[in-house]
Amino acid sequence: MSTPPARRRTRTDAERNRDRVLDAARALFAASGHDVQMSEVARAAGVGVGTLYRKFPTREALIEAVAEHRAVEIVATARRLTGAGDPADGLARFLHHMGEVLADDRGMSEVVEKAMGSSEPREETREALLAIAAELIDRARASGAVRQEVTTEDVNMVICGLAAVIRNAAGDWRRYIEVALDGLRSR
Amino acid sequence: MSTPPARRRTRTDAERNRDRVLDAARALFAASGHDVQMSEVARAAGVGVGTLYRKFPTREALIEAVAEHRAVEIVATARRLTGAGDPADGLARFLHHMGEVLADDRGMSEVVEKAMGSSEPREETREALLAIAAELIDRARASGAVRQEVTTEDVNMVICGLAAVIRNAAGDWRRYIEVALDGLRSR
DNA sequence: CATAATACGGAATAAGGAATCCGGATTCCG
DNA sequence: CGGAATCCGGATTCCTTATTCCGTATTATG
Repeated sequence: MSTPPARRRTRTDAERNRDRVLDAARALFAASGHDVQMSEVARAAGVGVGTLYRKFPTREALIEAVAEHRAVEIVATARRLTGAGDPADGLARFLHHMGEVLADDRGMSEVVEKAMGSSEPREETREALLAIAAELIDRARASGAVRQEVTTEDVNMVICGLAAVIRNAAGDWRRYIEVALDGLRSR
Repeated sequence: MSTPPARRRTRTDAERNRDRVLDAARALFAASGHDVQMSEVARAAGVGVGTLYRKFPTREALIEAVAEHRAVEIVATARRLTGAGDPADGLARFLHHMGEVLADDRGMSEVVEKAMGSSEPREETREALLAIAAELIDRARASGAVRQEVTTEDVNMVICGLAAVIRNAAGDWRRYIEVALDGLRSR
């Protein structure tokens, strides 16, 4: 009989480093998008690349982890919007919130543009985001604030466009949202 | 006194090769966007990379040349739209035409998304595209088909979004256009 | 503390691709 | 035709970056 492995607790410095990496990545991705070098992230985190890779075995994994974080925040806000307040402008508020987030996070705008687009297999959180958005849309439609024939897909396209507009600094994204909402609204 | 250089005519094969490269690039960029390797373009053109690079000294140059071509076509169509027909739906037709083009040319959708966005120094043709679009918008506004306060920038954002929607296969882009137009239209 | 178990840093490696170079064709001109 | 004058092909050079490796340094336990 072999004695059970009896794992040690994960080292505190390891944990600390993981947080540092995540923080650094968040900041860099937000500021410059995802085309940042791993070594740059490591440097910003005050850590060696080796360490970075032990925490996140792949560039993709890091991006994913960071995006996940933001997605959770967005979902939380969205839920708040579905819970309280006039269902008629829940959708409007959601779009504006989305805009605020994306405007401050280039990396996220890249992710959202793709996420709202492709119908690829999405992972949990992103799925949740889509779901909550769908609920907001349903409510808006039910309340008559939005036309009957508006679909979830319609709004997803609007969001995809919003992400692009913001990412390219195409103009005042709040106006974009207004136009889109007017297009969705009942006449 | 030295005799003047007396240039020869450019070789016919050289000219032919240039066309081949351009054609191949057009096809590849349209099908897969701009992340195609130079060697791939060369192969498709039935030419060595060396030749490709003599015609277009840089990847950027090639992309630019190809985009230029399409942009000219679009401008031509746009002019036709400003010339004849109900000024009220010239804008609508323009957007739909844009959609058709972008849907068949991924590379172009990438270019357009950026072009309608950043206010970077644009080169001639792209400038012309913006100008003609602006004219279409002015007419639509003048005819009352579009709200008074709609700006060129508003429409540019819509186009930027359109490009993103198409590039990401986010859904039925025709619906996106309808929503946007409804948002711009007078109530 | 002693020691095993973990984690660290960052040089080295691996790959992918753009751009260059040059010996060998082709084409033009008289 | 007979040389230039031009152009070709594609192996090769250069760079940029992600990812791996391993000798050291740190930390958790008893």
